[in-house]
Amino acid sequence: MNLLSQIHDRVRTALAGLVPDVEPFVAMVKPAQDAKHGDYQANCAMSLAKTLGKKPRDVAEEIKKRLQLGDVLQEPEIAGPGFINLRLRDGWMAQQLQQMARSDRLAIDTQHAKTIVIDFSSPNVAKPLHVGHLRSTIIGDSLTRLLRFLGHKVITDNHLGDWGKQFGMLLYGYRRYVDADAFRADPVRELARIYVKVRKEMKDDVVGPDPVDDAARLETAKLHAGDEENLRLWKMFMPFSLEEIDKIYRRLEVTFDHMHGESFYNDMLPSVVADLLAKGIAQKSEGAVIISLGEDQPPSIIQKRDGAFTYTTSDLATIKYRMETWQPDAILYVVGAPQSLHFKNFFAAARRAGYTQVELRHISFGSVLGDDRRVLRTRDGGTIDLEKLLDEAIERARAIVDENSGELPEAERKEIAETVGIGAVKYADLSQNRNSDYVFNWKKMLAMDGNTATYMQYAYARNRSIFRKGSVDAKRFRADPPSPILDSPFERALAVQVLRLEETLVACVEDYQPSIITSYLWDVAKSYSGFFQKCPVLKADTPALRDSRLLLCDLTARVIQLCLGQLGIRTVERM
RNA sequence: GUCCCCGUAGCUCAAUUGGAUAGAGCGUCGGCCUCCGGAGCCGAAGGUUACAGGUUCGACUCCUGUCGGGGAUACCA
Repeated sequence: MNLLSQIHDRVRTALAGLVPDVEPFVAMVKPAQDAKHGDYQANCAMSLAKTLGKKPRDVAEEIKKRLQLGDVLQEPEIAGPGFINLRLRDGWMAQQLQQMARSDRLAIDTQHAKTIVIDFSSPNVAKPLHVGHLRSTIIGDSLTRLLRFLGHKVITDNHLGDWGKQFGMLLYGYRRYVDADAFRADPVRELARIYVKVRKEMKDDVVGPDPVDDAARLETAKLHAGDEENLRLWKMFMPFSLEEIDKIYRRLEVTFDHMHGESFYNDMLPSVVADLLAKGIAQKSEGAVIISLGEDQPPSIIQKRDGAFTYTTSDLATIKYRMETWQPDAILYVVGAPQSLHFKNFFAAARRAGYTQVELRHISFGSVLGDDRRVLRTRDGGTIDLEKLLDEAIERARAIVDENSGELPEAERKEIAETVGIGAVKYADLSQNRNSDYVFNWKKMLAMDGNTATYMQYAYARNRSIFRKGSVDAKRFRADPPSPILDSPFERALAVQVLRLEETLVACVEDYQPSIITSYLWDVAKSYSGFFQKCPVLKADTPALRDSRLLLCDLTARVIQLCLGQLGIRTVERM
């Protein structure tokens, strides 16, 4: 049940005929910022007054008169310059809560189903994963879970960087610098060392010839052309790198339907270029093949003068494959903000190449910065090891579990520590507006108080403990929910939050913004905490009140669990 | 050079896309364990939203300019 859209419907009807296009004004109805302004507020009277040439308060009165309240809304109040404050009827809320309780998906509707490809994580093979890779992985995973829950057909594809120039660098470096013992002991670390070493040899920001750069490019071109020795090394490196990456995915509980890396598309590249040349979409220029994007725009290069293909070529081959294989309505690329120009150009090139029906969208996110506020880079060597981060998170959680819940069995404590530790890391990232850069620090990443996964998990566990303590089977509140009593402001405030679940999830997919869910969770938790403090549940005055409050508890727990689930974070019954 | 992003409490970040008195967490200070789990709760202090103009009923949000930071930019992804 989408509360906001229900109210929008009513306002839409009320506004009909006042202006030709009412939608922008309907959209001005939103949740009230402050509870004393009601549950929702309509802010449209002021701007509507402008277009109608009337006084804002008169317009507000007019809207109020036209508004069909039904059994949903109480009599609106007009305040200030012309705000219309809307308040829900308690009886109606109670009915909606019962409906949520009865539904195994909390009465969340499915949306018109679309087929959506999500391209995320996409690490470069042969470089160690670090915190920067976290963002794409967990944002992409979270969006996948949510879109699927809302009824879409989602295909996840990890577009591994397994074929680019970094591999040429590696081939060049491996021949010169490999430490055979180190490679045997820990191939991935050794490859990472080699990568960083070669990267440092290459000149930075210098115009002119660079022998190392040229050599690496040559190795890449040889690989792409099918050179046997390079291919042999490539095949040798790959499993080590994949295993390393996979280890992290298993710990994060992230899975992919496909892992079609760049190498997967290698054979398609020449024909993609030939095809675009034949259609006149691409041209030869200065020995390279380019797609021109306009006068003052640098073109997209799809084949370099040394014959090697670029990531744009690979991206174009990828979109061709995806369109032919899955016919998606949309393709989402969860990739960092520094690549926004690339995607802008690539999308333009793709449209010129004829992919006009599919929605292409760059789900951009900010960079992870170091203490010096500069972007963390593999090439600088100074990166945070992702595995260490996860280990540390779990260790810290373990220490707190042991301290507070030493009586729980070892196996359970271990599982709690993992759930809490991993949850903390994921939540720390997802709770941030994805567009912002953020400064990495251990403390924040591992935080377990404040607006964190741990706090939510704790609220959930405490909630479940009420049912255990009272020997109450929550199933009863799902099969045959009692009518909730919302007399106390704390009960009512909690109820409003619970009812806002669907509109929150919808807002989240509209912006592909997981932090909308985390800030909602925080609101739910705050309301719950007020309720928990002031409204005794098991010791409620009457049996009816006790049942009502148990229902509110159960719904709250389910909302928390469901929301965390959309973020890829699990709950535990005890912690 | 051109383009993009950013500048909000001591620190790290929000602000439902133009709405009512700019909010949280951490940190600091002060309260709360005969009471359903203290990994908790309540309160206090802390702001000229970088700066200067403009747009309008209303601006952290939109426009112009300045300063500061970051990023991208014909051959790495």
